[in-house]
Amino acid sequence: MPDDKDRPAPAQLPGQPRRRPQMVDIARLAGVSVATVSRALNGHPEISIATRERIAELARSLNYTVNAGAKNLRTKGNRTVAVVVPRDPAAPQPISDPFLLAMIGRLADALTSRGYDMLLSRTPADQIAALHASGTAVGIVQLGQWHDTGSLEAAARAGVPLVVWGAPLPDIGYCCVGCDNREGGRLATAHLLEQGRRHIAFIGDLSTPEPAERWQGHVAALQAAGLTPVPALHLTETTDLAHTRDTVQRLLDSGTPVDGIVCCSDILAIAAMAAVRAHGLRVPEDVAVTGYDDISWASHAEPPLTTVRQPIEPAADALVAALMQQAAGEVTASIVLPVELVVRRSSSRG
Amino acid sequence: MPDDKDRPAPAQLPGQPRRRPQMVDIARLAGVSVATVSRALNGHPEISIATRERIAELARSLNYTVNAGAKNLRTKGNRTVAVVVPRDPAAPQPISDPFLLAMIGRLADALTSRGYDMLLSRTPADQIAALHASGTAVGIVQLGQWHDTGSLEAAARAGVPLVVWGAPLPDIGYCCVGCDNREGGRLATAHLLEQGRRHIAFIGDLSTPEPAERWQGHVAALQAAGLTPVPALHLTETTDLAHTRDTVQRLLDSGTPVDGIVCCSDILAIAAMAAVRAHGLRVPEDVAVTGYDDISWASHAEPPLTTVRQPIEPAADALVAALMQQAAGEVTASIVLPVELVVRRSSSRG
DNA sequence: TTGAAAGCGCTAACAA
DNA sequence: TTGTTAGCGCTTTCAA
Repeated sequence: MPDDKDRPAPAQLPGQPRRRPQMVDIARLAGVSVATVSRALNGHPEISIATRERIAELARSLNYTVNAGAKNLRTKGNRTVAVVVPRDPAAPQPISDPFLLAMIGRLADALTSRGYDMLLSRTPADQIAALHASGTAVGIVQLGQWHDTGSLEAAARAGVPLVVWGAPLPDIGYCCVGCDNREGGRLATAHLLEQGRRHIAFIGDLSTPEPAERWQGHVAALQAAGLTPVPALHLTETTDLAHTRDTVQRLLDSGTPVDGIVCCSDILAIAAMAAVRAHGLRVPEDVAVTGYDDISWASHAEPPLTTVRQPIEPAADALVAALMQQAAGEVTASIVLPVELVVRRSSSRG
Repeated sequence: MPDDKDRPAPAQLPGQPRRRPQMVDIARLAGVSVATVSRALNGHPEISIATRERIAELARSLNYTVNAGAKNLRTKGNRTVAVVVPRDPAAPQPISDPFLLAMIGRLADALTSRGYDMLLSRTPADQIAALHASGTAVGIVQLGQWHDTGSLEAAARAGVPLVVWGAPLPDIGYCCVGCDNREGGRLATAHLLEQGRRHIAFIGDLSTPEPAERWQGHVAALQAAGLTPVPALHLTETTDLAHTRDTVQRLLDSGTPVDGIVCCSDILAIAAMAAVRAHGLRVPEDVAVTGYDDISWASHAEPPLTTVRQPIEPAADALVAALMQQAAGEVTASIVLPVELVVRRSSSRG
């Protein structure tokens, strides 16, 4: 006797929650077979209205819900998508980027409205394939490419439905949905140049792809104005808000002329503005600042922040749509969404 | 296209993903039974090192991962927790509250580190029991009580492991983890009174429990100072940032004296400060403002925001710990975490 | 219209 | 140390 089904069940031992009802219980009570219950609950047309309603009522009164795991096993179905924000086990950091968090919220809605469950996972990139191989998720949305494009390529090649939020790099072997970073960097810098700024700093870590592309746009805009980037004006130390603030402080202290700062996120911009003020300078009169993302409070900052808006809701929809296509067996091309410069007071003397 | 049909299928027809390997495949290749594979993969001690490694290697090379659904079905195991932010189907709103989003990020970490998957769900409160009944999740963390305490009580009574982020209401039939809202409201108001403010507005919607408790603390502090709340100074219209801004504007326009504003969230405070400035008044000189939550940018706001900190990481840990206890059959009492007033420039002339 | 029975991919009791 | 076998809760032929 392999399984212990004959063991007398304790009535209601505390700590032994009552067994959840299952189909066989409904069947017994309704005086029909489990097959009939299954058909009734799944709305098969051959079941008579009477029995169908009797069964539905029974299920309701017992708080019965079909076991999703067993159903999936049998039908090979799956209605779960994993949204992955990789966590580096060597340097674990909580998810704190407001843009990413807002994206997570939007993805939850986009997936819910399509009838999917969303698994929020912190699996490192080299293990995402297992989420699919184990049947946990039909597909994966990864937020950010970070430094591990190799694992992403491998997963995609192995047939894992996968869409990545990030810049579509040339010759990349997986589907990306991202914004036009080069244009974003160009727009911000060109705008500051139009405002008469000539000593423009850039804050962003070029070791990740998106800031690197924005930097290219930044340089292009400078060159179009006959300028070249000044190494001292490129700040890559952006681990956290306090750190960024220090870095900007040091730049201002160094005496290097600065009259504008292009930041790769709105939170970096907030830290930069705080540093500028701490230095006794005014935003935008002395130093103009631009952010990136247009997160919700950017327009309520003081001064309201000029920023490059990444359209978060269309992005979330595009990510989910592409993933659904892949799950249906189609091959999807990467998508580049347009960005938009939102001019507010942090950058314009007017 | 006459020949199309008979052409031999390409190795990797798009739309026909190759069948995922399963245990029987490994067994066949290794020349052993599936039981042996199962034991090897699960680290049973009785399997010889040699076969165990051979099997592990085989599994790796085939990208095989044990099917989680089948395993759960057999073992009655489940390593998924649902985190629910209810969505009102009548008035669907995306998750945009930064505090809630930050909490979601922290919960993801807390659950991951305990070896659980996190399902982020927007199920309405009256359906959360199904997440458990269907075996989708071992338990539920709901963020916010909103207006549906009845459904929560029903779920808890039905034996669903459930922990709610929110104020433990008296005689409530489920486990809450929340902060001391009454004390939070009291601290903020008492602080403004100490600063010499006498006309203190309060922004918060009393139809939800947490702001209601903060209001009690607010009133208590006023009374301790010999004051009584002025109805005109209580603003409940807090649907979004722009709306809040308008409401505060109208209050200032009305001529009602105001020299302090206690807000039930940091984003409300940001909107309030913007309104004050738009009215030509200064923060904190003319109007002192306090927020609630201490989200990450509160200290970088201009002026930096005085706020009541809710300890988000301990809260996430407490939510998860309580849920684990319940899943283990224990009964858990509600937990009230202490709050802390963080004084910054938005409230103090100094 | 309904029931009997097989089997989804896996684990574990029992036997060898 | 390994294989045989039953069965987790469900859906779906096939037969009645």
